[in-house]
Amino acid sequence: MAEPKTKDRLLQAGEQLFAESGFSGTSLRQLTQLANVNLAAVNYHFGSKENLIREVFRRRLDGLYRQRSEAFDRLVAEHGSPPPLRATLEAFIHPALAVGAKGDSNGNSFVRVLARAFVEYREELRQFLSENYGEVNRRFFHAMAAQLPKLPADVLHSRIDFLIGSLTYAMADFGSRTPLSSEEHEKAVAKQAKLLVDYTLAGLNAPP
Amino acid sequence: MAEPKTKDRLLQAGEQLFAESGFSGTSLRQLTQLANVNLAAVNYHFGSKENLIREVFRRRLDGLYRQRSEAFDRLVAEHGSPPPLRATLEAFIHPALAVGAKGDSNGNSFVRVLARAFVEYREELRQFLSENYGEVNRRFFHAMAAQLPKLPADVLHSRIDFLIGSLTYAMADFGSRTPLSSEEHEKAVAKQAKLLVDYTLAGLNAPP
DNA sequence: AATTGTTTCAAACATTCGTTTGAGAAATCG
DNA sequence: CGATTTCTCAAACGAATGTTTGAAACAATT
Repeated sequence: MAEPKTKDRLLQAGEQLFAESGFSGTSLRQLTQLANVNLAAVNYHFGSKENLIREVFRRRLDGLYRQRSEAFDRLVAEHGSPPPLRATLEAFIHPALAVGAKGDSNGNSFVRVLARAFVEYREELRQFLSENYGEVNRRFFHAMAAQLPKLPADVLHSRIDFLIGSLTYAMADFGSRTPLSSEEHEKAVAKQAKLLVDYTLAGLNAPP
Repeated sequence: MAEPKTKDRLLQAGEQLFAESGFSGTSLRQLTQLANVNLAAVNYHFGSKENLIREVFRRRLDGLYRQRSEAFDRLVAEHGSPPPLRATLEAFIHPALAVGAKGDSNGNSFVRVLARAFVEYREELRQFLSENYGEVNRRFFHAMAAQLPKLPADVLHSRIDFLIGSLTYAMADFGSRTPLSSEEHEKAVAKQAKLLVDYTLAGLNAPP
């Protein structure tokens, strides 16, 4: 039966409204009205509002982490393990900034949803992220640690937190811009990624 | 008649619950129960929930920006204008991480409230921040720009955004730790501030 | 002590929330 | 085609939301 259109409409409306008003700030009545769908459709297709939120995440994060993982594999194949630090940062940062660029229109509001989620810090969400994408993150972390052998582990940890923070903020800022054409967007992503990579590379290499 | 106790109880309970569950995720019944105060007290003392939220911000941000401003003035008096970049970063970062340290107990949950507010990105809040504290921010920006004459303005702008992001993230993370004694807290703040200053200083000085 | 003004309190207000229901329409399949 | 599953819809559910009310308790002033 393929994917019924209603389910995707709900996910897309969810992305948009969660980005604008937050999770508890968005009502299912707003959401279903924007999606042009009956109110009961949320509970029919997803079981609950909570599950809808989770699916909004899964849909995008699966793609993001697949891209990160594939980019990392390519680096190892090309440069050996661990790959150079700059390339590793690029493989981590670029897919994140590009996540909203795809085909669909308002995909880039997802980055603001993600930024929200980081701050909301719900334990259940942390667990979901750790279970599903923790392994990929761990590979990046070890590759960076191996290229920074003189850096104490706790300092590296803090600096990666700083990276996450600036990346999240850059994503949110990026997602709130007026949408561009596909080519323009790709260029803007590449430019922003380079800015953040330069900055982060210097920060990671700073004397401790 | 001085400050009635009820008003402060509400502000404190607001900080704590807004940090944990967000603004729309916190109900006035939870809040007044935690404050040991009648439900109607919120509307009596603040007029509305929205006004209570605004007051929670004002109470802390006034202090934060006063500290930033005074620290900056001290730098100019000591080093002349513009002050050295490292000292300028310290004057910007340290008060933010320390904002919760003062006398009262759960003050450090405000840093999480602030992190939330940055993400929520409500236009009304942006305007409030810009009107009340924009001038201080501008002084810091110009001091940094003067110390980085070779850096293009748009690159500097991006890098300051990265700083805001990592600072926000560090604040949120910091605020979620279990509270420490006053001395321990001060030490932890100083340590975290040094980590972020080192990192940011290197990032700002990176080749563009 | 009497009279103000200020603050608290329990109760109720009208809305809105997420979710459930049961009947009906649409689509799928033998 | 008929039979069966899948989906939509309007309506209603109980619970929770922010806010208002009017009387009681308290404080301050004359």
